[in-house]
Amino acid sequence: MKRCPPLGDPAALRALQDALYVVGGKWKLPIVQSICNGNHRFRDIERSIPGITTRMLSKELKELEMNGIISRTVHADIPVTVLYEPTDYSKVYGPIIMAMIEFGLVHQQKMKAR
Amino acid sequence: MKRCPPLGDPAALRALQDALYVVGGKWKLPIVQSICNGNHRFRDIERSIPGITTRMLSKELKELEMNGIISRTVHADIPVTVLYEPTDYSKVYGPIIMAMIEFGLVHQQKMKAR
DNA sequence: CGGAATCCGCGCCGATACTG
DNA sequence: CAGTATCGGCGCGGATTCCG
Repeated sequence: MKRCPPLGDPAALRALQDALYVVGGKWKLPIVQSICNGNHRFRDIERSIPGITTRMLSKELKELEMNGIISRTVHADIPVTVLYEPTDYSKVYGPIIMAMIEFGLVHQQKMKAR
Repeated sequence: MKRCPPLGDPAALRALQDALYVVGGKWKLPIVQSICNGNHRFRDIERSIPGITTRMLSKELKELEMNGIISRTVHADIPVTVLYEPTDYSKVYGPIIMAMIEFGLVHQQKMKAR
């Protein structure tokens, strides 16, 4: 039998599923990317992600905030402005992002070669 | 502004989404785990994953095979036996799995601490 | 500007039955 | 044993409208 990923531990599997939940879905990554790229306002983020609706953006931002990935601060100007920013915590995100990009690129090559 | 994940490149984002697709969903990881843990027959895998249906298992196995993560070999015995095994390629999977487990564990702690 | 509310279609996925 | 076929619910998410 070939070498295989270290998924023996049930706790590891749960951690994995959790990570998948936090990072998964259609819009989470594009949103994080957008914010990290300098878009901090709702409208800016919205316009930077083709196809997303306000409903989805609102919902996903809420989840990302609850998971501590981004922060939301309201400035009581008129009209109100709201700033979304990556938290320090979002850094622990880095390795997984890198690993997934790595995997994705390798996988694209692998698939193209057939 | 805080440090943030390196998601600037659109190609990187696409790779990321691809990876998410290959690894994502409710059953993919449990299935890979089961196979890596020594279950190689359809029934064995099925019984090792509480709640999964034959329909889902069949569908997911097909996708995993198409993506080169596992191999399927038919032995023309009576009755027919089919062996599912992790491929060498599934190794490139390793880092992402580790990174996600790491993230998941950290995240669990982070969430618990509130 | 920054959302919330509502409506609704489509596809994921579960349950069940059947086949080689 | 190793699946396929069919039906159906229900929830994800898109489109649109409205609000402070």
